Amino acid sequence: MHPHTIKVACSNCNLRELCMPMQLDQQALERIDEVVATRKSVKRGATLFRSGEKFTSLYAIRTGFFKTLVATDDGREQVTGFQMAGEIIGLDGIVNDKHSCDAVALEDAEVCVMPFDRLEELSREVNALQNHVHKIMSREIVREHGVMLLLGSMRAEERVAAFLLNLVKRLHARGFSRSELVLRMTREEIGSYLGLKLETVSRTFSKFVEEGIVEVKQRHLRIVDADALQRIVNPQVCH
Amino acid sequence: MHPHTIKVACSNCNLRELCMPMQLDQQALERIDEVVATRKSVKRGATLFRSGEKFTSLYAIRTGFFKTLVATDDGREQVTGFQMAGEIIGLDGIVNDKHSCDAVALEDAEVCVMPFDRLEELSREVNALQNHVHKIMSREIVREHGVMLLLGSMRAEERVAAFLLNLVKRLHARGFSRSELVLRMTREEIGSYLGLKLETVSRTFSKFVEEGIVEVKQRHLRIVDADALQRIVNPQVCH
DNA sequence: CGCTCGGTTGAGTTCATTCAAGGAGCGTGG
DNA sequence: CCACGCTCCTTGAATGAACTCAACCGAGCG
Repeated sequence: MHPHTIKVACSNCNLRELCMPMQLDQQALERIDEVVATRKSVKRGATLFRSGEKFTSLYAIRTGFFKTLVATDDGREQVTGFQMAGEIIGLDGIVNDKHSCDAVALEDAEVCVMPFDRLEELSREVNALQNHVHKIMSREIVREHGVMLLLGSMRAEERVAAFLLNLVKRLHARGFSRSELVLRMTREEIGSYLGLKLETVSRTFSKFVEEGIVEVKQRHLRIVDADALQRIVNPQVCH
Repeated sequence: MHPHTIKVACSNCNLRELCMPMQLDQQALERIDEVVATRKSVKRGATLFRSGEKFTSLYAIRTGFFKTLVATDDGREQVTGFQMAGEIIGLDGIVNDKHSCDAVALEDAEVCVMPFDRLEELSREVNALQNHVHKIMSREIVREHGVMLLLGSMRAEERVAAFLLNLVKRLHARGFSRSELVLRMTREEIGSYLGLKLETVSRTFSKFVEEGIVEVKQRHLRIVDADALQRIVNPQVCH
């Protein structure tokens, strides 16, 4: 055995609460370890999977940051999400046994490869795992409902504000600051996700800076007035 | 036994290929029947479930037509989908054991109630059912990706064209005409789904009529030139 | 018959886009 | 070290697509 080999397993992974947040006894947890076949590292800019490729596995992000995107025949792209440590990608591939979107690493990343047939097999035996898989998929459906609401009925400022609040909330759940963040994606990628052009994203950031709501320096962003952002997303509710 | 009681079961349901499209032996199929606890009818305008209500079951639509929608605190609504016979609704409720959207019948409807705990139980024993549940959820995720693409990067005409083509395709899969359809929803509901105002939907219909692409009389719609619609959705691809 | 609801159409406005120019940061190589 | 080229970002001015507001119409219904 290689001296530097570290035992990597869900049962002692520090992302456990994020990626496998269920009440499991020790025995179940050790069985879960069987699901993660291998690790795989993905360099910044590289794709983990592409639309059309055969689907075999789900991927749990251990480190790094991804975007997923769908494309039309005529070359338009839509970023469908940004994913960070502890989140699962690849769910789109299950229906047709092939992926229907691309997953691209926005920074050097490492993922746990979970062969889906093994996941199905094990989740027949471990009830908590079965339920967890269902919850992960349902969560993704609910998340996308939120994006549809954003794309369908919000104005540019509201979209950007909602985006920032969502991002910082998820980062905070992972131990990062609740006010400072580094944007791992370009303005164009943000725009694609939010249904806006990159210039509009840039202008909106500038407007927020003018109003003292955020500070922006390159991709470093500090939320100065989170309440103001919240008010932009949720205009005053009538009581 | 009541003389008029009809044996209702998946194993002899004519929607089987839509709602449970898997290769099942007779034995498995009979076990599936156990999943459908009861039927429930929903009058036009009534809600099957509401955001915030406790989640207990998934619903397979037997007859009728639904819309699902999410709402913000400040009263904005976003229609997240239109569902017809053979489709499953309620998947949003799994994550948090409560529904996160409303399901409203757009015409008198009947649904099969499938208690989710029984579905989980049975899908541990019947592999094909397990896989089918996964595929249903994955399909919904992929569908929503498509809506995000539509909302994020298409112009009004493209959205309406894509909407019509999608609707007629699904109706045709259920044995209806591939050119004629009845819109069960208002212009406002279409607009909400497509991220447009009702006036824009109306104007776009009028434009399509002028161009001889469709005929519209109230909610009755005939697609005269499906290719033209397709070209609107997919502007000419460069070769 | 008159009412309501849903739909259409027109006129004017607005918000985001397009087009364009310029700047700032960063890695590479001289 | 600086120059260079590149990508990413910012900002301004003009444009345009969809929206708002408003009037009107027609079908369905009590």
